[in-house]
Amino acid sequence: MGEKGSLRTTLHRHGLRVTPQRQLVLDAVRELGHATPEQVCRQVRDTAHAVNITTIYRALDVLEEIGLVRHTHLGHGAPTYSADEHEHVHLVCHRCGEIDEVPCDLLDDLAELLRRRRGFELDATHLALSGTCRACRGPEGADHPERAVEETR
Amino acid sequence: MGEKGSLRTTLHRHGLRVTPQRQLVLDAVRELGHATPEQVCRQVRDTAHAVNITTIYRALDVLEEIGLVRHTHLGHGAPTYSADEHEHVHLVCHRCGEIDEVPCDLLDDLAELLRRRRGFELDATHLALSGTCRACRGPEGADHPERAVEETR
DNA sequence: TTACATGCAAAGTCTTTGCATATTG
DNA sequence: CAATATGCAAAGACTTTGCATGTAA
Repeated sequence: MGEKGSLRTTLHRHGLRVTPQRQLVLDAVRELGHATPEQVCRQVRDTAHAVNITTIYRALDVLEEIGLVRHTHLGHGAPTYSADEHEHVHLVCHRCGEIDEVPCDLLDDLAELLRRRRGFELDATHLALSGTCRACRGPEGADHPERAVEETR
Repeated sequence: MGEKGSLRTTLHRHGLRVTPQRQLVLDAVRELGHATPEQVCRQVRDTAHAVNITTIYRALDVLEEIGLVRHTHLGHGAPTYSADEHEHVHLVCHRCGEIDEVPCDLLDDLAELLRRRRGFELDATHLALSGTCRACRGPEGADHPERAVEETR
C-alpha cells in the first residue's frame, strides 16, 4: 500500500501515532482541496460527530509538520489548508472572493529572478496572489462593481 | 501645499473630515514604512497619548478607502499597512521573519501571463511572497536552521 | 505503564460594533 | 445645528493552552 499508507508511515517516522482523528482530518483536507480549519471540522464531523475543533487545529499542525498538508493565507481571516500533493498558486479575487488555482511553474521565472537578484528562495506552494478575476473585470474589461465584497483583509 | 495637502484634499473629496488622529495615523504609516495597527498605535501615541486603538483601526480603514494607504497580509497575524506612494512587493522569510522589499515591476511578466491565461488582473501592490531569505539559506546555500521561527502562519 | 492524544474550558490575539460624548463644518 | 468622529466597553472571530482523561505501543 504505497500512496495510501503514507499517513501511517510518515507519522511513524516522526514517532507520532496514527489516530482516527488525524486520518479524518487528512481525508477532509484532500477531499476539500483547500479549506479552513472550520471547514475541515465540519467535514470531519460528518463522519465523527464528536471531534473537537481543538483536535482539528492540532491535527493540522501535525500534518503540516510532517509535510502532508500546507497552509496559505488567502487574505483576511482563517488560513486554508491543502494537501501536499495538491500544488498550486492561489489567485484570490479581492472583489468577489473567488479563488482560482494555477500551476506553480508559472512562477518559475519570477523565482529565478528573485533567487538571482535577492538570494531569495521563493516558495510557490504557499502563495496567494490577489487581484481581480475575469468575471469581476467584466466582459469589456471595465469596472463592474456587481457584488463588491469588502476588500480582502 | 501640493503633496503634503493630499490628506486634507482627499478626505474632503470623499466628504470626510480631517482630524488630528487621521493625520497622525497617516504620518505614522509613512514614517514606519509598513506597520501593523498595533505598531501604528504605539507610534501615534508618542505624540497623542490618548488615542484609542479602535480609532487607529477606523482611521486605517478610511485612509485605505480613499487610497492613501494599503495593507498586506504578511502571513500570520495582523496585516501591515503602508503608504500608497510606497509601492513594493514584500518578500517574507518564513525562517526568520525578515521582510525584504522589491519593486513591483518584477512581477510585470507574471502579471501579463495571468492576464492572458486567466483574465486575472494581478494587484502587485498587495503582495507578499514567502520563501527563504539569503541569510537563512546560508552562504553555501545550505540549510541553516539558525534561529528557526515557527512557520509563517 | 508510559508516552502520546483528545476533549473541554478558559484564556489569548486581533478586530469590530454599539452607544454616549465630543467635535467639525 | 447637524453630521461625523472618537473613546470606551463589550462582543466576535480565530487560535492556543492547561489539565484531566483516554488510549495505544
